[in-house]
Amino acid sequence: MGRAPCCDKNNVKRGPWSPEEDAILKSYVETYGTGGNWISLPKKAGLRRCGKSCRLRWLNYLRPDIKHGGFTEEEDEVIYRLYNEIGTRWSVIASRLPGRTDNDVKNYWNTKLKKKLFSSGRMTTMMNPNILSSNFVGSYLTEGSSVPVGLEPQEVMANQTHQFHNKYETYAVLPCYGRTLNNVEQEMCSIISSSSQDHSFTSIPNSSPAITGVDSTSTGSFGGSMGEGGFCADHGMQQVWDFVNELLFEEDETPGFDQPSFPTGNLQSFVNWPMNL
DNA sequence: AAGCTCCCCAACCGCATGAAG
DNA sequence: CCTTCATGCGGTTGGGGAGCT
Repeated sequence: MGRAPCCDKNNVKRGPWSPEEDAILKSYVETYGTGGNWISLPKKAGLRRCGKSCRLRWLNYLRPDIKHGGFTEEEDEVIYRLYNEIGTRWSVIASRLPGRTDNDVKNYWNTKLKKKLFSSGRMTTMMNPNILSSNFVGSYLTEGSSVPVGLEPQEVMANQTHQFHNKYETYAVLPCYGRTLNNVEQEMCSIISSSSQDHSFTSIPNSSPAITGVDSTSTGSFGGSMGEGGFCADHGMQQVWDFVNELLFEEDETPGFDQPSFPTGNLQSFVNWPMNL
């Protein structure tokens, strides 16, 4: 059951906008502004349209600063990078591309850029859409773990006790603010394998035998690096946090994004940390 | 030329959020 | 607090143009 419709669908025109309607809306908004109320705007402007439809038409097409036409290579790069970092938050991605709307970026990604990246080999798998809206990148389980294997992100998030143990160490689901597993893994691997950088994390094991990634296309090295014999076992949670923080959050300029700080206290607070987002 | 398929993108839909009363 | 409602957002749809047979 959705909420009630915002207008009487029987009495409003739907479908493509005519040039006359465009002219009326454009003229009205340029003269009077929106008045902060799209719902009442069509009536005032003399349009038989839903306020939502007017808003969309203005924002996506009529606004004077809209950039029409093809995307540049530079814009492609920005979209690709941000998609890997934050997933399908099209409005955030569009905010980094002057003159582009979220609808534009979304359509462009779905119809062209995705294919282009596949054919060029830059993307080889599609990410699990579940991960793109979640606030962490994945979980790591060892044999004998107390957590069931194969939890979906929302299930793990709903389970406040996603902490588990093996004979060496206590592990936690790692929160990463919607970054994708692929993204984190790639960044970690590239930094770790770079001899020019000393991140003090050198003992990356082979793939662990019982890793569950929420993104099934990407499990081994990330889970392994975070698990037994990897970061957690060798360095403790504070150092893991420092590393992740450096990788993921240091230069994040997303509007409204607050640089998180390591939760003080014990491991449990770390485990619980992302849940208040 | 006609019919069909594919692709693009404008527009719609329903849900989440937050402000206002 | 609770309810209502406008706005913003991401997912989805479908009309129509382009290209192919």
